[in-house]
Amino acid sequence: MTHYRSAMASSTVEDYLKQILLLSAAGDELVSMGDLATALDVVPGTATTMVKALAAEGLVTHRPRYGVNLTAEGRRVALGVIRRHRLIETFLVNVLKMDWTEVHAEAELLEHAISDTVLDRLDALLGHPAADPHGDPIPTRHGKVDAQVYATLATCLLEKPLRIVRIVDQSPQFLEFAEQSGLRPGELLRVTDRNLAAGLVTVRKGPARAVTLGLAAAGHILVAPER
Amino acid sequence: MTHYRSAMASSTVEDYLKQILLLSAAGDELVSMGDLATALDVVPGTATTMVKALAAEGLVTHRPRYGVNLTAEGRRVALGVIRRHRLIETFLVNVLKMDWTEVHAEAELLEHAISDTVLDRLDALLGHPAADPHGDPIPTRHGKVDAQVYATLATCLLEKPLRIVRIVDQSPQFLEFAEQSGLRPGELLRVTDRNLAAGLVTVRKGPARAVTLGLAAAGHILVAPER
DNA sequence: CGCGTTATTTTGATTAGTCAAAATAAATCT
DNA sequence: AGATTTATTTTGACTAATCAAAATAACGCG
Repeated sequence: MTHYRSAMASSTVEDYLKQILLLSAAGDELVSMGDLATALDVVPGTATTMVKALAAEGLVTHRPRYGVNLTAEGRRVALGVIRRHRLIETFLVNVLKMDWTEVHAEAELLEHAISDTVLDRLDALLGHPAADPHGDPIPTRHGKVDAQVYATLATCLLEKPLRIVRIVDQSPQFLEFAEQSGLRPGELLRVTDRNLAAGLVTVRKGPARAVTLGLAAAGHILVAPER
Repeated sequence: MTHYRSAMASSTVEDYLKQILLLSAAGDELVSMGDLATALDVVPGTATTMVKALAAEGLVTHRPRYGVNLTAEGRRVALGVIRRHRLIETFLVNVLKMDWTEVHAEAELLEHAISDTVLDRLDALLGHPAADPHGDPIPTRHGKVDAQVYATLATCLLEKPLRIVRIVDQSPQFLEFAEQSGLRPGELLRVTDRNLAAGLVTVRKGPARAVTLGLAAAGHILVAPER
């Protein structure tokens, strides 16, 4: 009866498409069934079955035994889901004052239930934000994303002033750690030392106490040069 | 994995329980399978099957061939759903400034996806409202409802000043009509004429123009004596 | 190249929720 | 009371999404 979004995809379908987009790193590399299954917390056989169905609907292209990626239509749907997810997260943090380390799971739930009408109101209420509280870009209603390539704490220049633009890890543990260490989007800092042999990166905020983190973790924190 | 609400009921189960509560008029009369099936837009056989399953879970008591009503546990769940529904409606109207004639369907979608955490924040943001924009009471977190029995425009005294407390019809057409006629919750008026033979009721706001409506419609507008 | 490891696909079963249509019980009306 | 109407229940079948486990294909290494 109610046709909120054109050609209503089930929330399962939406999750598959979203995850394929996120795993292909907004690029066009094939996503393996194993990775997809892990991300969606199903067994690989389930992913295969579902992907074949999605391919039959023209939402993905499947190269059996190699992987899957999105068609233009699949990408359109996936971007819609991501837009909803990120606007909801922004709302939860900016309006409901929830902790930015806990909103991901909440948004995961709501992203499939919110209508375009409500979403547009929310978007307006929030002032049409370009990024969510994690610093992830919010696609527009028409599926455009600010494609910008950032350095990470693992790759950037030493001693240069940097601003954190984004944390690309959604796990509560990691976000909790980042929060505790003052590594939030918007914060100003510099990398004072990077020991690739030991896999350690040391960062400093102004003259204050240093924080040391592993190379892998450092790679999840995107930064832009400042001043 | 995520256990938002204790003993997570599927949204189908939630809908059945909610509808049983609403159809039994918050009372304890048995709800017929026919009425339940109509309300949920399924065929009667489906309702029977589902009700048997709910009975097996201890959420309802089913007297085969006669009807169904809620157990204490089923009622608890149903009141939770209704609380979520009405708080969401209130949010959509008061914060997102949506039209009160269109929020019902939206809330229907969101009520199954919102977590208790988010709901509590919403509740606080809205100032712990006692009723939604239709005037329907919002159950507390602990399942208490302001049980108050109101007169309707079909039953109240003539010429007495009245305040509209609630509209008990969710159909957009009816709400649209009520809106157009200035029959919103909170409005002050009096019934100047009631012709039971013709099935007509005439109401007047102050000395202004009269509005005439059918007896059935009048029965859907709850009022309380004023001054 | 051939053999073992690893990832993917297939197959067969399961669960929740649904419908269509036949069977049955209750209510109603002479 | 008996016959007919009406509501409810049962039966069998279907769809979406899933898992377990067997079958198959690709990869990598000596």
